[in-house]
Amino acid sequence: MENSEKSRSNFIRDIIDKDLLEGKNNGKVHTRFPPEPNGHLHIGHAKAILVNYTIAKDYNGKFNLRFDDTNPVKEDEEYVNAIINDIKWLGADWEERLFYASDYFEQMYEYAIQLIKIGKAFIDSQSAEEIRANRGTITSPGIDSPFRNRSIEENLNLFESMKNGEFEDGSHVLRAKIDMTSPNMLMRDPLMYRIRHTSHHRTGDKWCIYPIYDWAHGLEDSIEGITHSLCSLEFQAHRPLYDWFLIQLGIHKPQQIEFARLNLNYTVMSKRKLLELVEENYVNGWDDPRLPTLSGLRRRGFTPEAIQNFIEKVGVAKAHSIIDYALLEHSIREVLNKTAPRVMSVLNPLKVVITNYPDDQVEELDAVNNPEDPSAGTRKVPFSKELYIEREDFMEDPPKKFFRLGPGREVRFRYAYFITCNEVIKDSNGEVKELHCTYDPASKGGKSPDGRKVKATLHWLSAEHAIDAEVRLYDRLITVPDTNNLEEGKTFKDYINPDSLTILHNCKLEAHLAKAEAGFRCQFERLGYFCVDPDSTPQKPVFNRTVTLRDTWARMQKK
RNA sequence: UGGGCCGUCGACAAGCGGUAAGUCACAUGGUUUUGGUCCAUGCAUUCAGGGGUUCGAAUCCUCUCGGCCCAACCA
Repeated sequence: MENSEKSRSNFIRDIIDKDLLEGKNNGKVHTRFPPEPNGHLHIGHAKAILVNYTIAKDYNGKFNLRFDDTNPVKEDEEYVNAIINDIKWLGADWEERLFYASDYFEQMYEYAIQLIKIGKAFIDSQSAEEIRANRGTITSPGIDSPFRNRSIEENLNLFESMKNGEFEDGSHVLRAKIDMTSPNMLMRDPLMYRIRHTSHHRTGDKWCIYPIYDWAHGLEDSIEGITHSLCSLEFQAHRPLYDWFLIQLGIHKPQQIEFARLNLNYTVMSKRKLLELVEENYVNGWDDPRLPTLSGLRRRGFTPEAIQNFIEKVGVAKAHSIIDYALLEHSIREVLNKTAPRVMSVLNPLKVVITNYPDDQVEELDAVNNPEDPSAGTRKVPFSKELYIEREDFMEDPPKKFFRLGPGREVRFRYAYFITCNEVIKDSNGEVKELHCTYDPASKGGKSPDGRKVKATLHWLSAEHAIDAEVRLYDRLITVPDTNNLEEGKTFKDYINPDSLTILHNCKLEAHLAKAEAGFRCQFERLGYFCVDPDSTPQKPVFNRTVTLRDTWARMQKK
């Protein structure tokens, strides 16, 4: 990340620049990412993480990771570990500052007592239904709770009893005393604590009252000395309340700034939809390479750098937006083009016999490992009489723009020879079974000593030297750009792409790839970028296609 | 509908009163032993729309239109 181009200006940086100029926060910048451990992280979270992290880093500030674990009924340790793992991989560094909201439960409780003592909070004993009914609506004011004027003494006693487990779930709540007629619904005596006789993944059964987001979040930020609390747009309406609590308490008040969350087209990003895909087995787990989860993208072959660059390109603003998936693809191609070693691999093999090549001869030919990186060197690739080429690289009756192999045509076999197709052998079904070709010995290495040109260069593999592999091809998960905007009566599940996963079983690879370990990334020349899946073994290699190469031929065919 | 926020190229997004950056996508041409990469060129006379202020407006004022968020004891 150190070498990434300097960050773009955005409205948050403008605010911070101004704050620094005015000497606010003693010139410090301190941000945080506060996930609730109730699900897995996806590319949208990567934006929140990276916006907070890179701003802290660029201003020589600090970045905290804090689990907002205030609701034990939804949270689990399993998620904590997965989230930590994903953020580490992404490259955001919280150093030693890993916190939990539950670490502050005692302090939050004390603050609540303080608020009761200044008459700004009370115990409400209405039912949830009554509270809802009395909150009013968006256009009509709410009405005060009948319990709103309990004495401070009574509130204090009740609150302590709540804490001590003397009441059942739902029988009482602690509420802030603000204004039931506020046009901002969140200011109509918001709830601060509810009773939940549920054990918490960290505090066990120590507590049976748990703080609610609006009460807890500002306190968490304040306690940690956060200066800029960067969050998504839907919290805009919460900001007055965030401020109100901290002002009443007279404690450090971070500045909450909201920005638009990331949306990607042709996929789903909501917790609910992702969960449905996983639980109903539309995909194979949270790390399915088709999912936009961080674990899925990782398994798909994305690098942290690619995601960082992607987020940087996306920018930070307040307008709702849906980013084109092509930008994500561009981001990973950009990284892999520079770094991925090239290799020849045949996904859909077609046998080629070089009829004028000596029967038992094998030549070791030099192949460049990465044309973008001379230091990657070269390797030897065996060439022999029987080869495989890609089925798609031959057409018996080629259209005008098809440059590849056809009857009577000459092409270059990369790093090898000029090859001419003389005969097409078919099976009883009329299916092309193999090609009989001749080679030009003078063109060794793929050079053209007489200046003769060919229009195509194909990849190939020596039949006896190649190894078998399984290759998994991925396509977009959803066939429509935006699942939040569907035809009447349809759900996103009606638009799941049935061809989002294609498993190829008879693929051929260069032999040295048997040793590649899970996570190894390379380019299959002319096909795309691929990586070794965790399912892979030396006996049965499994590769995932991360992304295809840009393919102008495929685009022409579509027209 | 009360309140809050937002509307600049197909998708993002700079711009902060001095005459529309950049990226992706797309198109065309060049280079090329990957139909990849790379290079070059093109792609908003106009900023949701109207009115106003100004020598000058995407930027300021105003009205209209459109979108999103808020009525969980979720975060």
